Amino acid sequence: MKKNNITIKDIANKAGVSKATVSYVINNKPGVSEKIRNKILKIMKEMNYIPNAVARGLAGKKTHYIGLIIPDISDMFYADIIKGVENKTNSNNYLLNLVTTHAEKAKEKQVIDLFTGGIVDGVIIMAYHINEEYIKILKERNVPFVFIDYPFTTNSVYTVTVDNFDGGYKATEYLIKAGCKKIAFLKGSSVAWDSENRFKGYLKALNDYSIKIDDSIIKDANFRREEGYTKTLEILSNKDIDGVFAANDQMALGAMKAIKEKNLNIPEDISVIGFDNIESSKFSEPTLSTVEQPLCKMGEKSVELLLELIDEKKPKSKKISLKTELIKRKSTK
Amino acid sequence: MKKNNITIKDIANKAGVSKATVSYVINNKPGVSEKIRNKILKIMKEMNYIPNAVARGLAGKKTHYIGLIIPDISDMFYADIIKGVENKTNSNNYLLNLVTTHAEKAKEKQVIDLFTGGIVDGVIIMAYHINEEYIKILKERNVPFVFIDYPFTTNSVYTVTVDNFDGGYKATEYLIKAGCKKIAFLKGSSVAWDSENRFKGYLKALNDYSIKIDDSIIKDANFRREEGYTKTLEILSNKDIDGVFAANDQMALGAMKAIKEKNLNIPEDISVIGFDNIESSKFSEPTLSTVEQPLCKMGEKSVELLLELIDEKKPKSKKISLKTELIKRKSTK
DNA sequence: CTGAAAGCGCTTACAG
DNA sequence: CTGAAAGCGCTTACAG
Repeated sequence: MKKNNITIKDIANKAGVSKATVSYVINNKPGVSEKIRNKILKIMKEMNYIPNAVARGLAGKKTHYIGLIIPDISDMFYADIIKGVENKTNSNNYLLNLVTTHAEKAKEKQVIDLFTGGIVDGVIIMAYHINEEYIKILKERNVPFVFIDYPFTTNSVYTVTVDNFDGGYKATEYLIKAGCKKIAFLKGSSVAWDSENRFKGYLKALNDYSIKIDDSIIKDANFRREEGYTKTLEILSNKDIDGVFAANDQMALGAMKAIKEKNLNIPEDISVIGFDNIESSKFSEPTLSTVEQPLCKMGEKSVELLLELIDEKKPKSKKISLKTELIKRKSTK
Repeated sequence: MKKNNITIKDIANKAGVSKATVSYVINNKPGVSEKIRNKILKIMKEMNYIPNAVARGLAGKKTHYIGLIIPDISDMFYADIIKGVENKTNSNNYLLNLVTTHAEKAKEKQVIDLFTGGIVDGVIIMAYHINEEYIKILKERNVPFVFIDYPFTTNSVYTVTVDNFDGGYKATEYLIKAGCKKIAFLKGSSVAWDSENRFKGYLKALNDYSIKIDDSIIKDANFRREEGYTKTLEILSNKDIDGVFAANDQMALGAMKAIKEKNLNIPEDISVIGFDNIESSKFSEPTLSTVEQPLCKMGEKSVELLLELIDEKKPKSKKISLKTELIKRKSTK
């Protein structure tokens, strides 16, 4: 592609000044008389001049780009995070570089390498296959980065997460206060840290309210609606329960299906609460009570954190943990 | 931000060759012996060297970035388009620059200026305030661009659109074939070109099947659910109808509410069909028949078109029009 | 208040 | 097969 666009040199020539002076005007720097400044501004406008952002990036060491690495975009979960990132990025005059990995290991590394190669001023990473060893390499690259919702147990990395423990606690406590005494728990999977933290919140709440933990009503349903359904059927055929807390909405929806099939009423006989606040939770019959994650805010906070890093301010803390919000609908008393 | 990253010079020094030779290796160009190539490759790996993409962009005239300008991201409508764009961008080894405008005029121009300033190799634009005059300026900037879903009547611009006329025709024909003879039409708004084209499809279908057009059952409901509801109530109190075609799903949902309130059955008494296939259309009672737009594909096609432009191949046509798909559910016979 | 010059990290003819 | 050099379009000390 041949480009023979107008450059700073053309503007300088036309204005009868040096490139430096034009540059000062572009960047709003002092040291240029009003008269010349206005003249240059006028010429830039007349010639429809747009400074070459790539050249500015090279010369100025700043590209004003922020990279975002995220698994997917069509999932509303990620879409909300992206939205938050995009909001804050834009309002701070940065531009967003978005790339999806579909949680593939090779892709994750590839784009992280790319983004730490000088093309962005900082990177926000939501990835699943980045280990401590790789983190070390990243740090040598001198491009600041922030992780979203990643459970680094070490304190090696800046990260923004959701307080899943607290969310699990709140949901369980809400059920208890509504009168539930035998609350089943549907796990995502034992390796899913978010589900596990919600589970820990559940255990703590039961403990605090002196409710005995019954392992036979705690099942792993792998975050899937189908398994939420079958596992709930299993529980119902053996046990009396009056509440179900599912670690995500999909499983909760499956649980509701099972409960209705057994001709039990929601919430009169059994209360159900989920996690995530997905779109379908608003349309289910009955509508599903759930715990909403602050996704958009998570995106925003990660940009704020990253910007501090880029500006070389020392953030107060390496970890920002955001609270969830309880959404009360018709599936709970 | 100080960066003292490893550069091509460091690699060249370490390998005892010139920068050019390293560059040839990076870019997989011929003219380097296997032995030296391997040596350089090894050193690059050892030093965790990542070529600076900004410098490559400046020197090589190609940034391998594609800019996408879109109103919003949290709306699934746009999210699906973005997804399509992202897919194709990635599979062609380009990177996505995403920026949202919220359909604000100033913002649209601002980001278009930015993207045509050398930072991307091409731009995909979904905007609402760009006129022919501005298009002229864009063209001078030598950065190829493609519009999505924009109704340029002139042939001045490359664009990918949905065949709304055909979609409107298909929906109407489907109702007619299901036995409907008096089909109300709910418009988006008279200035919305997509709604207008669907409306033209509706008119054509009625004509083709010799059904008389009745202006009193054609209403403007501004794409909104609430107005879909009130306008349908209006129609029902004056007229007997046996079908409703709404130019989007929101209005169709409103229409269904009105019909049910009048104690009429869907689809036995009145069939309802919408447009868009939004998430809620799957959960309504009854589920809503609708016309799905090929959003993801639209994103993909726009990238394909843009890539041809970037590679200076002449695309066959300036305009790509994509067909919709009829989704049959329970709101129609 | 203004300009000449070096430099950012690459790529690409060109010469050998 | 390899290297020295110019150049991409800016920014930023530095000198005046």
